[in-house]
Amino acid sequence: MERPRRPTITDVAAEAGVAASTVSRAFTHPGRVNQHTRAHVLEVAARLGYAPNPLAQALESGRTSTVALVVPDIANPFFVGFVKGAERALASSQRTLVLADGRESAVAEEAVVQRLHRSVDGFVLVASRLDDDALRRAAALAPVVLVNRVTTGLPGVVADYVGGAEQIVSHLASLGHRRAVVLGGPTGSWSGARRWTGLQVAAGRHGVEVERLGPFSPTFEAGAAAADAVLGLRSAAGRDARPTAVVAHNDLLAMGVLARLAERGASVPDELSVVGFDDVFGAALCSPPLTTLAERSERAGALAVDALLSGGAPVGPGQPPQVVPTHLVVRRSTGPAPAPA
Amino acid sequence: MERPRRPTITDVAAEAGVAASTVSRAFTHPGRVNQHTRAHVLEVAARLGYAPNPLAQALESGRTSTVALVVPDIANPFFVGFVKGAERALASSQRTLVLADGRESAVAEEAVVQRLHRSVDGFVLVASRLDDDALRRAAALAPVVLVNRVTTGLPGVVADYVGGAEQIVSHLASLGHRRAVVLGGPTGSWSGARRWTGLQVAAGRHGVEVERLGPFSPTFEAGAAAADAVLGLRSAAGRDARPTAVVAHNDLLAMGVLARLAERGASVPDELSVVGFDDVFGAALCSPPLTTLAERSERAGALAVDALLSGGAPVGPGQPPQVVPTHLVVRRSTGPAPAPA
DNA sequence: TTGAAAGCGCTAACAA
DNA sequence: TTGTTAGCGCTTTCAA
Repeated sequence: MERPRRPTITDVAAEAGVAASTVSRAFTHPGRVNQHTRAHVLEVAARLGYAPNPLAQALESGRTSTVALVVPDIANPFFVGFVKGAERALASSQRTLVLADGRESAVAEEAVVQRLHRSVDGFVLVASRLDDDALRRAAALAPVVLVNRVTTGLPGVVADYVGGAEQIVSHLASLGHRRAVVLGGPTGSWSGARRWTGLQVAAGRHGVEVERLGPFSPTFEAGAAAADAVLGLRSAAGRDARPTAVVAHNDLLAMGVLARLAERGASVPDELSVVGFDDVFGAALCSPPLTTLAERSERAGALAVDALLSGGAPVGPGQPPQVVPTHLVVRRSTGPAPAPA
Repeated sequence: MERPRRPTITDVAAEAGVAASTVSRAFTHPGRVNQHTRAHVLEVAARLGYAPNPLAQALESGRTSTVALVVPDIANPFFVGFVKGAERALASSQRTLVLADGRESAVAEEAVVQRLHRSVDGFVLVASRLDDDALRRAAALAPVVLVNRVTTGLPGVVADYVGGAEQIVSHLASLGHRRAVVLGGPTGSWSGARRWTGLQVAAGRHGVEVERLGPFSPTFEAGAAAADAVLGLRSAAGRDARPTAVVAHNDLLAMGVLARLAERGASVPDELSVVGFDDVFGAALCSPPLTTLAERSERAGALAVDALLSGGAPVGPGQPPQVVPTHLVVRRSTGPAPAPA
């Protein structure tokens, strides 16, 4: 509990009989110091328990060796992969992760950027809720790398939702599905828009009809309403016009749908196939286990950090985002389309 | 991208025609400045887009308005509650959360503390892997608050595992279970030890026999081996000596057990009841949904941060940790004990 | 109530 | 190769 004053560079200098600048150099520019002096300085420093004060270093250099990661909701399991990947990438270069929660809100997210921009070397904004103008304002304050969001002029890392949508639709088509319902995510969700257009394109290519319901909140709870909407649609449609597959905006919603369908006695996948996005923890454990599009979120987090730190690389207006592949994990929530009988 | 030099306190002072110290006071000691001067200074500051540099403030004061939270594994869903709660508590007082991953390793965790202690106002160590000596070394570097770990002399916040174990055993006993297997967590896990002793005490009180297997890694994957061990025990035991309930060290392990039991055709809860600890995301979604002891982890995270910040409150050697209540969430993985026939 | 000056701990010219 | 000097941006004595 008793915390004595930490030794400073001056203490070490005095004790070692050299100038403070020499001590500084011994630590940060080993080449520019005599081998002997350096060894002696380090020995004295070790004996005194000295270590450079990162705050003072940061004040001088302007660099903090710290990166802020902002996610819409820390508690959402979908985002933990990004956090993990970013932390790994940072820790491996002795840097520090500041984690902030954007509260699913543009206002909160912008406040976070305002508050932190002097204390960090840059931001990784995951699934940012900010509009293009706000993103530009943020980027004027500190370097920004986007994840699963694109705006011209800012570097980014995105999952390949287009390729992923193709995998989903092709999987469903090969099982004989001809009509699918897409449960849309929140309006304004960039990834939601990408997923939807990807699905439309793929559906066109495979001769599958898709209809979109929603928007739905991307939560387990919203699944009940979504499932009811799907069942309503089915009973309103003629026998042979019934959708046989559901593609949900994300896994949480899909799992909520599964739960509700079970409650209402609709069997999955016999009557209805269900697909999600994200492959979150839990997707393999629900009943039936969920077929879903997996995204390499740890890798995306690490790539974003790398992009931020290698900031030298000029990111012109034309720089395309890095694309991280996705892959479909087929589990038991999808099966052959039921005969129209 | 172009980032012009940010205005400093000197710029504002010059522009406002006052001394730098007056600007400083206008921001940090509103009382000690003439109303008029203050208004004028703030107006100029706003016009110039000035905001105090937190790094410089920190260098001066030694306080960083930053707290580090160290968890054994960021990707483990069990820990996200603590992170969320801590972030909330910090953001509400304009402070910053640094998140670090202890890699389930004492060495890595101590390295993290070494690396960060100059840059933060203190540490919240969740389920720390450090031994008592290492904890004391850490506390000598910076204020430390423990979560779900206790050592004399350090403040802490712990879940009420003793009361929780009582709830679990009483629930099982009331369902007629007389023999239970406890699947132990990693050796050296403080919470594991608490859970086990709590279960033993409660078992004694309720006339339930408990046997411990393990240690098992607290992961889904380890569930297979654990389930096999339980089944082996059952077939070795005489008809009336068979355990009818399993209490797993945590939910991940319990879910792994459920998956393996299903694979091997053992029905839950008809043949065997299964209970977990933590109520992680996914526990409600697995099949059957898991009965588990829920812990208010967000609250624990917030309390730990509060304890750290209210550091004034002297924490003598005798200070007991704050206890956060737990509650049993009964789902469908537990049911009446099968008749011994 | 305000200003001048010193200093937080460190780094980076500039000389020597 | 090393020491001296002057800051980084801010806060805080100490006087006025």
